[in-house]
Amino acid sequence: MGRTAVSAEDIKLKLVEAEEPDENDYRLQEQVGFILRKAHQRHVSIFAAHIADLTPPQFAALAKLHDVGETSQNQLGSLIAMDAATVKGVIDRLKARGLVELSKHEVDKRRLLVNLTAEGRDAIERLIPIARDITQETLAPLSAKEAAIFMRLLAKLA
Amino acid sequence: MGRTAVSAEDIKLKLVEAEEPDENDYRLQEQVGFILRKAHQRHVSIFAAHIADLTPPQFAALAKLHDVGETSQNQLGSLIAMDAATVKGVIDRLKARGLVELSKHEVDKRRLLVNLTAEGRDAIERLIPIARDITQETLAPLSAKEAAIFMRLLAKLA
DNA sequence: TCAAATTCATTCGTATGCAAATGATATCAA
DNA sequence: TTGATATCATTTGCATACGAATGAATTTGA
Repeated sequence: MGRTAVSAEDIKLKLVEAEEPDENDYRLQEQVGFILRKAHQRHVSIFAAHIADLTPPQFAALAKLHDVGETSQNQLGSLIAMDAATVKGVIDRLKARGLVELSKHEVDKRRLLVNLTAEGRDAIERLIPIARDITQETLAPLSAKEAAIFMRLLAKLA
Repeated sequence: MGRTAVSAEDIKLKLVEAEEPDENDYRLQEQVGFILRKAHQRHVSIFAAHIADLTPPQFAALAKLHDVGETSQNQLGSLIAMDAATVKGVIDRLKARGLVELSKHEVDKRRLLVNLTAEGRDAIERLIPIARDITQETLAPLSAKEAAIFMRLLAKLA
């Protein structure tokens, strides 16, 4: 045989060593779920640095109430992607701080109506400009063009 | 004056009505943080549909231990982006289920070493192929080309 | 019409996720 | 060497997040 015979096995080993996609090789750090979780963590951290006295879900509730006006608790939850149990906790805490007020629906007695208080309205109007900064800072690692593409694809994914 | 005089004010109003970017208009649904949260929620839901008996953080801990072998609890946490308090809870639950085992570091008595048990190793090796499916399904709304672009930009953001 | 199905809200249990405080151990620097 | 720092782990408290169970009220459909 010729010198340094190379078998198919050898070639396969070579490829593996060269970091070919390998069935036995699972890279956690490259999985979309893992990176999505980290990106979300980073955003929450940026949010907290700008708005210390409100969480992103609390802000979302106030912003949506400001947008649509009085709604039921469950309806609000579906608007901001929170299940009933979660939205209840968020609204309870906003109520305890006087930012929203609750009332019973006159016709449908199952429903609990939520509305901004004057204080809640002042707060959200004051915070919205800061929220714009938070969005900017979150997207800062991307160019304007990249950010536009990213937002389009992220929306398709969500 | 000519008929139908148009003032600058009128034009500004027109633009606002035509949905120009308006300073007084904040669209929660278009903010990166809000969509990031929803995309993450969707991924967790897909994960749960495929792997019912493990959460994504628990899976991440097992996958990373499988990758790097025995490490300290804090080190593991930094590898999978979890703070000390969070990783402790995750490891406690994995230990309670017999998937990891803990031991003291012989030299540095502060450290708590974590390692897979045989059962934990079996579990993670069995689950990794399923995790690939989860990644696929999460990215399914995107074409292959879009997914590649998205992953690149998401990584820059995280 | 009225029983079945649905909707709204609440509660419970479990699991992240993080800030802050604490204690034990290790390292650094004067 | 030792006093100041830093690191590792734990604990507490608070805030999402969601499945499942429950009860009240409403809507639907046979």
